[in-house]
Amino acid sequence: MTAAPHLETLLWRVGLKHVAGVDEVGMGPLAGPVIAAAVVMPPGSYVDGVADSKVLTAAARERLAEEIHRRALTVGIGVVEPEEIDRLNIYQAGLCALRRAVEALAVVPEFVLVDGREIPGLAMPQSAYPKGDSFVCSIAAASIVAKVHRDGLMRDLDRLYPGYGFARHMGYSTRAHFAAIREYGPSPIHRRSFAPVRAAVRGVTDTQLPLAPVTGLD
DNA sequence: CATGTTCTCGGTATGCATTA
DNA sequence: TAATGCATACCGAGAACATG
Repeated sequence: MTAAPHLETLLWRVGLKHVAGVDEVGMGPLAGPVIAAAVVMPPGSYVDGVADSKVLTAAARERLAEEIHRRALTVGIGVVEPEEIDRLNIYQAGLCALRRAVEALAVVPEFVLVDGREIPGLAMPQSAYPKGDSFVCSIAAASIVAKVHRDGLMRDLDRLYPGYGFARHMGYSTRAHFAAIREYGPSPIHRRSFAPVRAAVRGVTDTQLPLAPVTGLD
């Protein structure tokens, strides 16, 4: 990765001292929270090896997350719980998590670099970059911190709600996960607004899923 | 044999163009 | 005008295969 002219370098060069990179994880799974992280690095500081969390192995992510935490000026975490996801919808929940991560920072950043789309209602200027986690260092760092944080949380939730395999699939849709939902029903951390979870509640198999979204169940 | 890479699969929301 | 299709955006696991 590492884009040639670092965006952060340009911002630091014009005198900004607190530039935050923000990214969220956990949009896709059927269970568990959406987690966002915001990272503010000291001007001029880059962590070697930081890249899009998706292209890193779990071991590399753990190591890098530790180093990012050690070297960052401040790190903020934003959490949106499953019941909020059901209430807001997953798209708004992602934005909400991003906003909370920025608000959780120990300093108010002068500029925010965000993955994907802009965060409505943010107090400071921002730029959004689709696929930003693969070429903006601060966003990549945030993606690593968020991913490691969520994986740890899902392992904890696996102990709280054993049998679903959360520690393995992190709440994502796998055959084993579908089978567990059908067998045990949804747990308190399942997103009941998501189609496969609704289907399990209604007692139908995933081959009988309705073609159109079912409404009026919340 | 352990690790890394690629491909296919799974989830939902938005916005715009097209169609009935 | 309202409904629909499609490309865009985001998230990731798991299997198969390649490599050292």
